[in-house]
Amino acid sequence: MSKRRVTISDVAELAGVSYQTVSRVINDSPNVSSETRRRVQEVISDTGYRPSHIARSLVSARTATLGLVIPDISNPFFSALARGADQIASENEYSILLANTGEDASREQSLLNLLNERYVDGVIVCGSRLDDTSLFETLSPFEAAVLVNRRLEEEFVPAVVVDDVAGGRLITDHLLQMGHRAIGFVAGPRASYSGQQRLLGYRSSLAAAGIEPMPLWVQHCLPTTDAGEQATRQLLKSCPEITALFCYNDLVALGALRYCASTDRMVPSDISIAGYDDIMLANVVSPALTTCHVPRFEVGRLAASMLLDCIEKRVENCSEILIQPELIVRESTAADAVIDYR
Amino acid sequence: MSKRRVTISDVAELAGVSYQTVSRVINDSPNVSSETRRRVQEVISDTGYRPSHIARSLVSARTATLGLVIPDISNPFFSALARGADQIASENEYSILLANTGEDASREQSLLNLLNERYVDGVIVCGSRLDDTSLFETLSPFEAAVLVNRRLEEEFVPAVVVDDVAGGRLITDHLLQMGHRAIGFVAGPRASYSGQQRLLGYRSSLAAAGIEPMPLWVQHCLPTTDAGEQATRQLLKSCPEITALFCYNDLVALGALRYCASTDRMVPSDISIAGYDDIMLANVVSPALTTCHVPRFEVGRLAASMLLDCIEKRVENCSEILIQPELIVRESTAADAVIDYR
DNA sequence: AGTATCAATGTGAACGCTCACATCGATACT
DNA sequence: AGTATCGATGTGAGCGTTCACATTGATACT
Repeated sequence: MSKRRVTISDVAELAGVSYQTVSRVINDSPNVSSETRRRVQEVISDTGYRPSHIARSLVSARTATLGLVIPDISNPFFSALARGADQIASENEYSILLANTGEDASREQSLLNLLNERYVDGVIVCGSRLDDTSLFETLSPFEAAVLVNRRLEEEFVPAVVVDDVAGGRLITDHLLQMGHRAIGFVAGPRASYSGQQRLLGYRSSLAAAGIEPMPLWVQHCLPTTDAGEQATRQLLKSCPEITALFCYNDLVALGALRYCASTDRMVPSDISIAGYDDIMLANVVSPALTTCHVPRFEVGRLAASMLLDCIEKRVENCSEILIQPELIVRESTAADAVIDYR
Repeated sequence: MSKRRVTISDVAELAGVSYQTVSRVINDSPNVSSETRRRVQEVISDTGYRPSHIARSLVSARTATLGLVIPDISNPFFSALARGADQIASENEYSILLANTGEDASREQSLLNLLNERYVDGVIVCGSRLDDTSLFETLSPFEAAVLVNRRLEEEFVPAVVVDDVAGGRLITDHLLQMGHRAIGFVAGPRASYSGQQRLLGYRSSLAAAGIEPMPLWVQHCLPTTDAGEQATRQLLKSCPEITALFCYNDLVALGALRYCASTDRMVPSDISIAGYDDIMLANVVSPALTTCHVPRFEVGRLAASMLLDCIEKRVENCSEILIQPELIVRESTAADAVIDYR
């Protein structure tokens, strides 16, 4: 479409000043006579000149860009998070470079390296599937980084973390309270830190109730509806004693719901199902899903502001924010149908 | 975290060669002795050197970056589209810079200008809310651009467009066939091209059925569930004769469903409701939504490949792709409850 | 009147690369 | 033996900015 780009020198020449003066006008520094400023601005708007972000980045060593690394933008959890992050970013005149890992650890690593080559000023890494060592190493060349739903044990990296141990307990306690004893866990990706935390919460609640959880009750899968459906099938085939299912997230829970529908199990009367995240779908599906509400938009906002704080050194204490999820009881675990064994 | 970045000259010095040779190794050009190559590569991995994308862009005038301009990434329609675009982009070693307009035309314009300053190699603009002239002008400085669900009448810009006139007819014809005569349209944003097209389809179907649509039957709103709920309230208050509702998209339809539930109207027996897009939610809500299926993931993929074709001049005929949506009939417009007037 | 001060402007270098071209030694050809 | 050819490497310039500093002319102070 376009021919050649207008550069700062072109503008300078047309306005009859040095390029430095033009630069001053652009960055509206003081010490430019109003007459000159007017003239330069006129030339700028006449020519449609736009300063090159690239050249500017090269000298300033700042790109005003944040990397956002997530498993999958089409997952409602992450798209809401992305929206929150983008909001804070653009309020601060930063842009966001998107990186979908597709749940693949090596891809995550190479995307991070790419973001590094692109000199992003910082990265937000959500639900990293890398092991601690690789993650820390891959992160170390960055100016700044914030993790979401992931913690590094050895080294410290600022993070926004949902308290998934608490969340796992919330759900499991609720199911126990409803009278269930054999509770399965459709656990999501094995490498998911959140998943591991929820598993901890699940186990701790069961232990507190004096129940020894069978290893077979835990079934890992990708965090999608289809995978959830498959995993539920396997789980219920191998453990027919199960009367309640705690699902990694709402998408997986939807898969569980589907499987139950396809096998004429009634939810919640034959089996109770709980999800996690409280995406819009959870409140709309039938039966409505009991779930753990996670303020994902807010998580995105927090992660981005934290990152900006680190980058602009506004604050020293880039620490860790722990977010408490909230139990939302809906139809999929309703009381009426359950026999109270206690 | 990091200290100083390693540059190409650092590597050159350590390897005892000129920076040009290092450059050759990086871009694996031929004519480098294997011994030198080995030595340089060793220094590279020792120092953790990464070439600066920025510097490279400055000289090559290519950023390997695409801009993606969308109203709202948290809308499932656009997040799926983004995923599709990202997939194609990263297969071709491009990255995606995200730009959420929040349905605001002036913001859209400034985001496009920003992307221009950032020298993206091309932009995908989805559901632009700018008027034809502004849009064309704002787009003209770009190397390449692809529109999604938007067409420019005067000038030609490559585009991927869902045939929303056909879609609008599909839905409206279906509702007519179900016996409805007073069909409201919850029309989405006034500036939405898709909305206008669906409106055309709606009108044309009504006209073909010999029905003069009341202007009051059309109610605009933002494409969200909350806005859809409000708009439905207004619409049904002012036009109590309405027995069926065609909604701009599934989110709006969900709002309509909510409003009906809150006023004890039964769907579909009291009123039928149809959505658009066929997001996952549509098939899961109760009653399940009749809707128009749009392959949004595929739309994203197509838009990105088209854009890459333009950028890399692989093909001259960057034209327009028209995608046919598909009617999906579900419970929300079920037949049983409707009196057949014909 | 002489100089200190300051606003307005200009100049050279640098940011980290790639491009076009130059150089060099070695092999191969007549 | 003299030169054409070619692979391997080096050199200078430039991409479009900003930074640090230099220069200029005018105003204000003693």
